[in-house]
Amino acid sequence: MLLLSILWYYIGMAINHYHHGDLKNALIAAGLEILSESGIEGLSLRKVAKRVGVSHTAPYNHFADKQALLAAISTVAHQQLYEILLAAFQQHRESSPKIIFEIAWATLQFAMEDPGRYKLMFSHVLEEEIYYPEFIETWRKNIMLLEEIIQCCQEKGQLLKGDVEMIALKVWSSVHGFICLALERQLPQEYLDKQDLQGMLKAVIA
Amino acid sequence: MLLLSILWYYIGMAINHYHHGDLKNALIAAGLEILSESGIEGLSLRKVAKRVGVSHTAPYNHFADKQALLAAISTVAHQQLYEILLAAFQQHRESSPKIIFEIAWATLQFAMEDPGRYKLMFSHVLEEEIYYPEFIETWRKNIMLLEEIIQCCQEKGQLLKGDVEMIALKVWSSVHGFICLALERQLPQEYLDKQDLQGMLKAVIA
DNA sequence: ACCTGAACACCGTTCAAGT
DNA sequence: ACCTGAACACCGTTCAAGT
Repeated sequence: MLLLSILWYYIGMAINHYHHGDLKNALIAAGLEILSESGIEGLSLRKVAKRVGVSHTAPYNHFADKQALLAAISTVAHQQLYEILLAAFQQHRESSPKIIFEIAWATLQFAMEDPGRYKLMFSHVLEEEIYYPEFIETWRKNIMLLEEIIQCCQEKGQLLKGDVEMIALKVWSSVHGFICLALERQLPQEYLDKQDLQGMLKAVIA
Repeated sequence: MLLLSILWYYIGMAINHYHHGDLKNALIAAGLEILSESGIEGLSLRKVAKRVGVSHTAPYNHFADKQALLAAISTVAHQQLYEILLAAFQQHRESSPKIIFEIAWATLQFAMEDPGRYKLMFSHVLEEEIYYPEFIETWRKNIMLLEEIIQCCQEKGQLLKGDVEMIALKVWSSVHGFICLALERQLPQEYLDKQDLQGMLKAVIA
């Protein structure tokens, strides 16, 4: 019966096109689109399936549940951030006197450009990230890059010496905390009157 | 007919008790309970109503929609944080050599004690906080207290002089960012091996 | 192997009706 | 004024059935 099933599968593939070429990645891409358009609240499994043009139960062939899809979307988003950070680093590592600021600024722009994406990445809708090794791996890649950047800054004398990991934690906490506040529009108006975002970010990571 | 309605109301009040004494606050309290038990995902309007023992449409007499209830719950949570911060400040303002650390530590404990509550307060499920003046007011009270604390630290020489609001922003970003990471368990394991939470917090606000 | 459709238990919200 | 119950459109998830 297994053999028969496989047979049916290939016949299906050959005759009609109801089998999607790469449904898994199509779902992830559609998820990112919806996330960008309607935010994290508007991201439902059924909408994602509908956008791809597939029944609302089809995703369960590729993802155990909604969490698993969110984890996959989040992983891709982390990869996108990695590329942006790397590009910013390569662009400024020689010229800029404040590499860390450039990195922070690039991250802030990445967040503002698509708040839903950023929130998904860090708001941990994922309750048990431990079950998503790819997510963890990509996340760690970003941490490692940050540590590399910090080490570079230390060598250039742009940052104090000291335990790289603790400094990474410190920088990351500040930048992430500030982005959260900016994203949720929780910066008091008086602050906004005084400084623009760029000025505030500078103050935060000073 | 309005008069008749009011008459009915008071007769209803007198005869039976299906009118809740203070449904509005009962809903807020129940919301905080559910939030604490099942997190922000588990907090539904229908569950809150059920816990209070009222029909699932009853909340609409006191709150325009779910957002409005969340705003009210969030406001109460901010008041709770205010009291904790104030208590910590009063306890340590004379004795401690690191007042800011004590405040940050108290906040971290407040967050860990009830992650759902903290997330609701800052994750801005509220899209348009501008429409909830009570929320804004309570939130501002906390900012003002933080600024007062910072000023006190400056006078004691525990903190550098400078624009109080910008320093408040900086401190708050660091602490909030660190709490987010801790809450979402996004601190790399290597970091946790090296330091405990208290040590990391110290490093972050150093 | 991969997809569908019916079904279930849950949501937020509206609205006419009751007291 | 305040509350209820039916109704609607939306969820996530399961499962037997199709190809």
